[in-house]
This record gives sequence, structure tokens and C-alpha cells, in this order.
Amino acid sequence: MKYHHGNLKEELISSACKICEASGHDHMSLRSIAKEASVSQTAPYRHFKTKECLLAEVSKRGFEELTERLRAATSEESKATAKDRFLEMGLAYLEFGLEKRKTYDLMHSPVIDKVEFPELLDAATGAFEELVQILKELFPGISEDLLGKKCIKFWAMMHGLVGLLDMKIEPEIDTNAGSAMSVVKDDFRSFLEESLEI
Amino acid sequence: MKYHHGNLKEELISSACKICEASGHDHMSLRSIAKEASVSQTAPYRHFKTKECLLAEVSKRGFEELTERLRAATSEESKATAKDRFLEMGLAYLEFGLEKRKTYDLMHSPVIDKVEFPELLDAATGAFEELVQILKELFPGISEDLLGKKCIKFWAMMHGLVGLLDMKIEPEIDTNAGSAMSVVKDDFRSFLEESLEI
DNA sequence: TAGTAATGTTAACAGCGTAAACATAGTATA
DNA sequence: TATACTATGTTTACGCTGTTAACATTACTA
Repeated sequence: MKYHHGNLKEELISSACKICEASGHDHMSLRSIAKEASVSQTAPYRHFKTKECLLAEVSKRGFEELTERLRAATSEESKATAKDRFLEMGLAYLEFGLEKRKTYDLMHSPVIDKVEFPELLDAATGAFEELVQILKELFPGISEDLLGKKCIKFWAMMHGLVGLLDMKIEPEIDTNAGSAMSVVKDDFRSFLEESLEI
Repeated sequence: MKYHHGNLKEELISSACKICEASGHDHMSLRSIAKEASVSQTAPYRHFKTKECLLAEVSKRGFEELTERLRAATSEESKATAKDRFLEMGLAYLEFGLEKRKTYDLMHSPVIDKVEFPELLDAATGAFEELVQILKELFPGISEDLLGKKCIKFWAMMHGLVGLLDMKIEPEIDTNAGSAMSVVKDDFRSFLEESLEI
């Protein structure tokens, strides 16, 4: 039984990521994480000034994974057209949001003030930058104004969709194909395509 | 000093609404609310089975206010065109989201499982229904399929915008008019108008 | 008027984030 | 190599939290 753990900080973070995604960040306690690492309940304080700092790290990793996924989706190696890669990116964003829903919630939760965590802000901006790049490619010579607008429209659309897609609020509409939400899910590609034209 | 308060439930709710909007729902404790009502710390349990039930009530009132605002914005008394009233509704949604940001967060927070609170679900669906109505008016004879899609696109756009508008994530783009986000704010009307055409 | 339901209080519990004081291990310097 | 210093761990303790159980008071109803 060695006194020093050796890799505690990293283990705490990855435990936190796991618990956060499994139960949501508000069901995550420092003490339970410490226990999982077989360490005293105050040991985390040698590596994180507050619980919020650990959560910020979890959030940062979320944005990093999102960035990676977006980058992979728009990778030029696929030799698809810019538009196709853009659509892939939309799909990747949505998939991340639905697959890692609880982490996604933390990433956009007001419990962490991004201004206080510059590295987190950078990670978040990095994800956004992936969108900027593909749109620049898709609309060569586009004005910065219009580019900015397109970015925000697309981002808002994706972010809004993730928020709605597993919510229970739905318009009371009968469609042949089921609920309005499932229509969007099934028809996601054309949905995205149309959003491009704004 | 009377033993029975007389109107405790109502006072607890309105206190909770105030605290929630002032400090965010995760900085709201049952004990502080009870103290504000000059009542013992367990008194709330005669009216709410758990804290979550009180929060659900706060959330429900949020949706009710949102519904009212949307209804007022699309009121036919204004004699404006359906399109103008639709645009007013978009503005009203955005205003609510930015003005009552912390309440808006609670309304969309996963801490309250809407499935467990049917009345909350109804309130939320009610707000959505306002959108359905104006879109039906705006696109008479529209198919239910398309209507559903338009609803979701608009809702996602608005919900996404609220989420982004006071976030610090922004594309690193220089525009004459400032950040991309402020461009959208200033140009909100045309932004909304374009979203209609999807 | 008696009995019961509704609504309040008090006391107690375990879990939480966090700070202070102390212990141990690794590292740099004399 | 001996010594100081720093990093990283533990123990203990504090006040706050949501919640339950047992009890007190008031209001309502037969």
C-alpha cells in the first residue's frame, strides 16, 4: 500500500467523466470519486481547488472530443464534396449530443462559468472553429459578416435540435411517419441541407 | 403569531421563483426558502414531496409565462400580418430566454424529469402549441409533416440561439459590426425571416 | 362535540463541499 | 550523503443540505 498514488489527477478526471456521463454532473460527488480511486475524500483538493475546477476539466474534455469528432467528419481524406462533409459534420454534432447527452449538458450548463476557465473556453471555441473552416470552404470568398451569421445559424440549429430531440415537448401533430420529432430524425439529412441555404 | 400560515404553498413557490431567477436553481435551498417565509425548515414538506416537486412548479410557471408572452405576441388584435406576428413571436421567445435566463435554464434542465410531472409537460407543450397555431395560419393547408418540421426547425433555432447568445463561444471572425453574435442580435428580424423559408 | 385530516414544529440522520493541521514521500541543494 | 523543501497524501472538523420520524396545533366534518 503506497502512500502516493502516482496518477491520481488523471484517474480523478476519468472517473469524473464516467460518473458524469452515467448519472449527470449533479449526481457526482467529490467524495464518491475519491472513494472510487481508493483515496481519502480530501485528496482531490491537492489537484483541484474546487469541485467546479474538476467539472471544468470534464467539460473541457467533452469539447475536445466533440472537436475531434467534427474534424474527423469533415476530414478531406474522405474525398467527398465540401457539402457532404458539412452534412457529415452536422450528423456528427448531433450524434455526439445524443450519445453523450449528460456530458453535453454539463458542457452547456451554467454551473461552470467559462470565463473563469480560459482553457475550457479555448476548447469550446476550437469546436466552433471546425464549423467556421468547413463553411469557409463551402462558401469561398464569403464575407465575414455572412460567414458569422451562417455559423451561428447552423450552430444554433444543431444545439437547439440536441436540446429538443430527447425532450418530450412536441407539437401535437399527427404525421404519417409518427411524431414530428421522429420525422426530423429520419429526415435529418435534408433537414440539415435546407438549413444550409439560410 | 399564528401557527398556520394560511398561504404557505403559494408563498413558497413565488419565493422559489424569485430565488431561482436571482441565483439559479442550484443555489436555491429549501431551507433558505422556508426561512424567507418565516417558517420551519421542514414545513415545505407538507406541500411538496421533494425539492424537485417545488422546482417542477417553478419550471411550470416559467412555461406558463412563456406561453402567455407568445400568445400576446401573436395576438390577432394587433391586426398585423401573420408573418409579422410570427416574427414578433420569435422576438418574444428570445426576449423571454434572455430576460429570464436562469428560469429558462431550469425549464430545460435535466434535473427535472418532465415525464414525472404531467402538468409541467402540459405547460411546456402549451408553449409549443402557440407556435403550431401561428404556423398553421401562416401556411394554410400545409401538410402535417411539413408543419411538424417547420415547428421543430423554428423551435430549435430559437432554443439554440438563446443558448448561444450569452455564451462566450463565438467564431473567431472579424466583422465590421462587431462579433458574429452581436450581428445576429442587431439583425434578428431578418435572421428570423430567413429561418421561415426553410 | 368528538374525531380526523391538514398543517405546522423539533430533533435527528447521512451526505455534501471545503478548510486546517498533520504525515509521508520524492526532489533539489549544501 | 545529509538536509531542506515541495508535492501529495490523511485525519478531523465545520456548516450546509435534503429528508424522515415523532410530535403539536389548528381546521374541518360527522
